Amino acid sequence: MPAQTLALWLKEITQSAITDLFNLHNSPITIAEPPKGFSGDLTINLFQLAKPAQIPPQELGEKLGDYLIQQNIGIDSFQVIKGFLNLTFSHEFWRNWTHNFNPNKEIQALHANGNNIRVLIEFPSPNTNKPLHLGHLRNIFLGEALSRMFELNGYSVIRANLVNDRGVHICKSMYAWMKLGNNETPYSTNIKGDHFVGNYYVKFEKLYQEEIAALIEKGLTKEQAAKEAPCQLALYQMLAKWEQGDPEIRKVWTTMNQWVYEGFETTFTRLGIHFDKTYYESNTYLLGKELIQEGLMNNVFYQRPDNSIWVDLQAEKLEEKLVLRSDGTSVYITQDIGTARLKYLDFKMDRSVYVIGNEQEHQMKALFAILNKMQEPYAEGLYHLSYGMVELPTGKMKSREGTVVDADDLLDEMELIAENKTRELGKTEGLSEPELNHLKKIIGEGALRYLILKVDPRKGMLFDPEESIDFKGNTGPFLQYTYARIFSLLQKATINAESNSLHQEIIIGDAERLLLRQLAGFQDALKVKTDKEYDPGRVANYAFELASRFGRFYNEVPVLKSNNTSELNFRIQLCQHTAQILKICLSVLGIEVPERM
RNA sequence: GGUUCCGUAGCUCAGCUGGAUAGAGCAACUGCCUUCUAAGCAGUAGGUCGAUGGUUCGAAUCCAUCCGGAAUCACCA
Repeated sequence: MPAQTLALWLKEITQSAITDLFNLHNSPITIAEPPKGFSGDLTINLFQLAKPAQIPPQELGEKLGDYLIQQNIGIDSFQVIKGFLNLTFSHEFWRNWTHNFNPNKEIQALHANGNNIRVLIEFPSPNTNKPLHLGHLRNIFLGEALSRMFELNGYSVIRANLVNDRGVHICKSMYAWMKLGNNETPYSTNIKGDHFVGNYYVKFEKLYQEEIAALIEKGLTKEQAAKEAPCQLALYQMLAKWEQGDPEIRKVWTTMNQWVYEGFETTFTRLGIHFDKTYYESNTYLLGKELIQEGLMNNVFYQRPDNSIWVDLQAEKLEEKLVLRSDGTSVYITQDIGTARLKYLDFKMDRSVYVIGNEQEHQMKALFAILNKMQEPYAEGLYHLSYGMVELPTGKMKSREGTVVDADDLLDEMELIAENKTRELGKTEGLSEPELNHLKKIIGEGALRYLILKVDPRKGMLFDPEESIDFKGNTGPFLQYTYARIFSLLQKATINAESNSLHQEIIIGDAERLLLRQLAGFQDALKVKTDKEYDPGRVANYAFELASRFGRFYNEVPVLKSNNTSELNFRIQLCQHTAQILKICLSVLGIEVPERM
């Protein structure tokens, strides 16, 4: 059998059969696995063929079935039911298939897809005023999984982080620290840098609210108070000083951002992610301004009497949009334009993916439209991977109200739960301290990654911190556990591959067939379909189905008990394939696999 | 108000380029560890796929309208 997926192979054969039988070309052929309760390994939909062939489905199915059997390609028997042709492969076919199946070759085939196309993936692009939270974790997990999917498909991936390191929000932390900090540092207080700075951000908000309350007390309206609060006024002075390059302010800015980066780095390292490049908006906004001038000369933008610069996106069904303020300072999109160009100068990427929450969908559309208008060479490859917000049972996470789930805390908690669970189940015996630490890390993190990645990125998702995360059922740990069981089994197996005898007959049962069909779908599940949504959830679903089917097989078929060498080898190979594929799928999701748990 | 996205079991979610009897997991109930790791397996129960029309051999899936929810529409970041 050629090195392609089973379904594709059958599709080609079916096409030539139809051409032979009915002289029809380019027929719509749908190959699928029959639903539960129906016979056959693969099924061909006859309705869509019946019309062009002008033959009733039943008759067409009989003819096609007969033809396929005569081809001697391993189809044993067929059945025509309700407009479907169900084909069953012979025991020998599956045995040979298993013998020849090689996950490494499948990966090679996948790898040929990308042809070294360069794709730059931007994530998670945090602000430097507060630590990472659950929302960032969704972003990071998605970005990393996507990167790995692309890599598996032979793309050349550039991971880029874009740090929002300037602006009012940063000044808030700075102001609070300068006023209330007493020269404390993360080192003197032993607080992780990003948390340390985040605390001052919260302190600013508190101070601000107090000042507003005081002013309202004095008779100001809420709006007036919000504008005239002393800390608010000071904030804008500080921002102006920053823009002017005031040495003192710049020094505080550099110092505090550095603390944050150290904190971020700790979390990134813990999550095993690295970036090929980190961009800072404080560096890119200047290029953005230049590009606005460039676009103004090329009539991409236009200037209003007050000197502000705009772009008309009405032809793109968007609105007129400001790209540079009347005072000449940049807005958010100015920086984005600069960053986009900079990425291209640095990496000449063919595709550029932005992993950003759906709250910025409109912004992204506008940005892409502008870059198109500017005729940027990479404009066609722009893609916004928009993901839904993570909500708590109490509603949206709000940093000001302290209702965020902190990333570091959550990871700690997951590890703790994993450790307790492991002890409870008595699986710690013989594990050294470092081994246990590693195990709890990969299980805890695996549970969280899987929980988040299995849902469609577009959808908002609910996270209930009270309800401790499941470790059974459709979860990361279940997949890890499946791998560990296979690993353990394979260690006990004495491989008789040397004396591999293909001459002995073997019988392949239902549990094995189900597993085989799922294995055969590997390439399709891992293939990046560029015209579709990028969704690591597909990989998660595939892997879960594989593990489920293995579960049944494992329970029903005593692998090592077989005294028929051919059968034993066949079963061991099934186990090997399953383990290897599980490992690959999980690694795409960023989940490590344990050898025992 | 305009635009976009979402409404599937009590809960969390798959399925959506139209195809057979709409699937998992959790929670509930029943079995299975003298047998390769029970973080497992098998089974029971649970549904007007938000509503109504339309397209057709066939609709959870496509189209229209409505209902419900979310996001967004700043010289904020």
